[in-house]
Amino acid sequence: MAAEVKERINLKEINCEKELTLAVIGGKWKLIILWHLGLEGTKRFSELKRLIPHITQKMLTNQLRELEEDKLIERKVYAEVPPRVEYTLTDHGQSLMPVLHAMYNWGKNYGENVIWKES
Amino acid sequence: MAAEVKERINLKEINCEKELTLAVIGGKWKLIILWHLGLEGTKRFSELKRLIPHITQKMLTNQLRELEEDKLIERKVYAEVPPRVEYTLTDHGQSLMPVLHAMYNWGKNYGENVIWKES
DNA sequence: CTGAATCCTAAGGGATACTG
DNA sequence: CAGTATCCCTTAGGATTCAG
Repeated sequence: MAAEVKERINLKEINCEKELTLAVIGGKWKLIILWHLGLEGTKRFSELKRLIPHITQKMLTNQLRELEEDKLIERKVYAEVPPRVEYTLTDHGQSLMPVLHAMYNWGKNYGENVIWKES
Repeated sequence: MAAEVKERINLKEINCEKELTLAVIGGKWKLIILWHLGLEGTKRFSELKRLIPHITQKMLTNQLRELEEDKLIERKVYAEVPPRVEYTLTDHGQSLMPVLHAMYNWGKNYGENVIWKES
């Protein structure tokens, strides 16, 4: 997606830096993936699959690929049988964690005070 | 969307607070709208339209409605002719600004160091 | 000026089956 | 184990027209 992101910027579909951020974390499952890798460290494919029960293999692969293209995670393949593949946050991915925490905290407060509040 | 957000939580489509945050700011034009209202204060419909050249009237209306349902902005209609409608951030909307700034700063750095960097 | 109502398309995402 | 490959469907979002 990184290449696509660049293209989307050129196409003026992404106009400011906030939207750039949104573009790389905006996928349906990216936040949870980044969250697990950020808080618990390196994970392999099957571990992520287990940690995120509702995700399909296709989408897990898809989201991991995009995160990799965007340089937020690194993919490491071990030449073993059966195959082992591990995913780790890059430094860029790590630098996203404070943003995710900010989103977490805001969402928590918003949920308590708006969503679950009787009007 | 607020009602819908609640529904989506019940449907387990939103599982954590980060995703809740993403859900309310995730629309195509919401970040820019919130940004303008946050930095420049109250705006009327036509002003926002002018500030966001590429948005269509339909989408501007649509995104404003959703932000309003989610209690991030307030809509004030003046009984005049021609009509005047003003939009302002609520306290909840204001409380999002630090998050948006975090996204802005991360995106700026990411853009400089990843997107526009020759590999 | 601030909308609402239609129509339409592209893309994101789900289900399922197959593979080295 | 860690993926592809297909098929399908919903929905976000764009273009356009009409209206109070």
